[in-house]
Amino acid sequence: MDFEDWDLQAVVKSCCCSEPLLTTATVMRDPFSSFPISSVLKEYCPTEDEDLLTSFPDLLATKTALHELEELCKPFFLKPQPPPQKQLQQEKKRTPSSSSSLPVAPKQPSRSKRSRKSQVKKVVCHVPAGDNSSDLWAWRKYGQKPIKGSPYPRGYYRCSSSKGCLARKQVERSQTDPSTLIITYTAEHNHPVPTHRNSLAGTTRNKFPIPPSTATQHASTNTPTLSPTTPLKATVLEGNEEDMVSMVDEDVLFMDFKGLDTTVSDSTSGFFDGVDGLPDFFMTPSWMSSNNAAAAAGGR
DNA sequence: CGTGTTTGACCCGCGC
DNA sequence: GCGCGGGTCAAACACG
Repeated sequence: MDFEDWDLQAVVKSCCCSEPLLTTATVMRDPFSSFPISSVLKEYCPTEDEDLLTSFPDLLATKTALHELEELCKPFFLKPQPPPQKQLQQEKKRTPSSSSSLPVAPKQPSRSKRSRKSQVKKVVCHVPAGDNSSDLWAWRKYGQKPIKGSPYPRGYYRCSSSKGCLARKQVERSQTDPSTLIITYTAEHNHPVPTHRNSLAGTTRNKFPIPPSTATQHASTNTPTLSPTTPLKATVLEGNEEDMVSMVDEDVLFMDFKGLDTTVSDSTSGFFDGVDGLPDFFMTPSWMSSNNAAAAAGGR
């Protein structure tokens, strides 16, 4: 079924490729039974695949590794219909009654994920900071927090394609390797990949102008630099965390695409730059920024 | 006007 | 029980 492949592609794409313009054929292909990751990489990175693939012969040579990755992803991305269970659970959590013991607050509590904080399945990707990657979804940043022990803040994004979508991702710079970004995907999208963006407004707010050389590249998508979105392809996406939980042994699916960064030298634009608002605080330790320093000091 | 980012405040899980 | 720290909310503001 076609809806089984969207997420892996999204993840793979967001983790290793730039400005991908998927073809319907690619989309409709079964990622686990009929497509080799190498081919996907080629399609996703039409202009870089050569270098990318040649730079990482292991990716091609080590077919078993790819299969392992696929196997790891398989259970995670198999997405049956999302049972209303979780939604009900969340709705329930959002109701005042659920927090009767809590003092009355102006805000309606909606900490739906916390109750299962430790149980939430995640996919962790290591990607090069300069990667011009982009993924299929429109992400909206809803928060940023300085992380204790890390000089770099963590950005929080949620899918903006659909109001009810629970998909989220966290982006932070690796402490050990500042040139690498650690992206953690949480939950899943409960809607098809958007074929277009509702609006371009607010999508170009980038403190770092796009160099002409890359501007054209961005022009190929509707997402200049910020939200990692791409236009896209029509895929059916359905799934839920519960099923993932039941099918995945590990709590975290770890994907490391650091090596792929050798194919990308231009780090002045792209998904991780704009999207994560990164150029600024992700490239510069929070303690070097008065703003972040204050935030770190002021705390949460 | 719609959508995005920024950012301070708030909530809650977890360790002590 | 308490405090810390991570995650989220939402108002304010920016941009096309």
